[in-house]
Amino acid sequence: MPRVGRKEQILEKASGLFSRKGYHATTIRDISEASGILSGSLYAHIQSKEDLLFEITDRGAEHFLQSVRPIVEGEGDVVTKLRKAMIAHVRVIADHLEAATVFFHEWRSLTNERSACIQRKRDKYEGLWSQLLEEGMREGSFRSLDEKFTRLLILSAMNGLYQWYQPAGELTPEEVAERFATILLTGLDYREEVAGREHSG
Amino acid sequence: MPRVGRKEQILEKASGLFSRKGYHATTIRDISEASGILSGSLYAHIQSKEDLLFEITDRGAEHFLQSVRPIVEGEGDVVTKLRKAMIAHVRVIADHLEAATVFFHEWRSLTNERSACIQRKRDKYEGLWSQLLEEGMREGSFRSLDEKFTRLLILSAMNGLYQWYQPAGELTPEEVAERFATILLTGLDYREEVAGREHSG
DNA sequence: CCTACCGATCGGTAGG
DNA sequence: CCTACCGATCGGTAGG
Repeated sequence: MPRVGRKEQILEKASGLFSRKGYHATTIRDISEASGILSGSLYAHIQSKEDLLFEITDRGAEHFLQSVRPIVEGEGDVVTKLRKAMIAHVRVIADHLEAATVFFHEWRSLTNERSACIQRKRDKYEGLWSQLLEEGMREGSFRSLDEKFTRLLILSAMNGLYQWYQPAGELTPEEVAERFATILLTGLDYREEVAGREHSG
Repeated sequence: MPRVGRKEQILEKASGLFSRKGYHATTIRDISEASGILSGSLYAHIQSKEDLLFEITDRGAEHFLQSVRPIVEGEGDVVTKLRKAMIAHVRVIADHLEAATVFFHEWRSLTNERSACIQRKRDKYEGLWSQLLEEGMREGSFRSLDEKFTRLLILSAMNGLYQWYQPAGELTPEEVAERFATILLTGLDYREEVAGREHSG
């Protein structure tokens, strides 16, 4: 009889293993052992190994979408929205570090419809950032740059976080996002204070 | 009798397969089939599957080191050196896209001494960028920011390239690096022309 | 959730 | 570089 919460526990263990060893290097026996059951018993809870990967990846995609969409589609000046979106993005990574690692590193191992589903959500998510950047460039708050290029640079810079962020370290997600914003926005932001920005050196 | 250049061909094929499918999802039979020989015959050329991964990864590390080191340790003003280093880094990725993908995505699958060897070279490479950034911050050419944070942001932003760069596309490595520099340096560079930088919008 | 198991495939080897 | 093969392990299943 499946224990209540067992599925969540299995997903937790699988996230940890997939993030550390990679999806293909992790065996069903690794996951079942970490979950305290035998490998055959795992299939009382899941349908396949790829199901686990999909569920972890899909939750990651949903986290990003649901955190950033309300900010992009909400009211407020575009610079503040960009800062908030960056904080939200960094927070998703920092708060779900293992799942984020799997999301960024292992989603290519998904096949067929599952792969396509995640790809659609990734495209949707990138679209939110496009919208934000285009809005800012159109109204003159951001310098007019290649939107696609700028978006890829920002997302790449933030996504790198999963490779070095240490939750036990001294920086909170907000502090990390603030530093990102300081470096990146000062390059983006072309409003009046640019000429007079502080020099801390 | 091993054919001349066969080893290089095998490395080429393995790079392509590892970059598309991942190291663990690629089988010895995949590689041998792509190389036009049978799986047993592969071992006339290599000692193990992991040897292939190591050789691809190690060459990648050497490419980065040998391209960027002379720039960092050479003469010239630090802003120009940063631009040159960025161009060199982007060029390594763009010119060896499959190997770069393996280098960034699969090096964690290496074990023991091989893993440690690559880790040392990665540390050495990061050290070059630290040196460059610290030099620029010390002499006042760059804004005084958290060096480690700035370095990780820059490298993450550039390394994201392997996920979206299309050699058949319209941008040359130099153009890509220039755009990176435009966005990132304007955030870093705090010299006189900052206040009067051009606005292309 | 366990016992017992399966067909397939894996990386790699011996001998030529 | 091929033929023929091996022990180990893989994801997954049947029956309880």
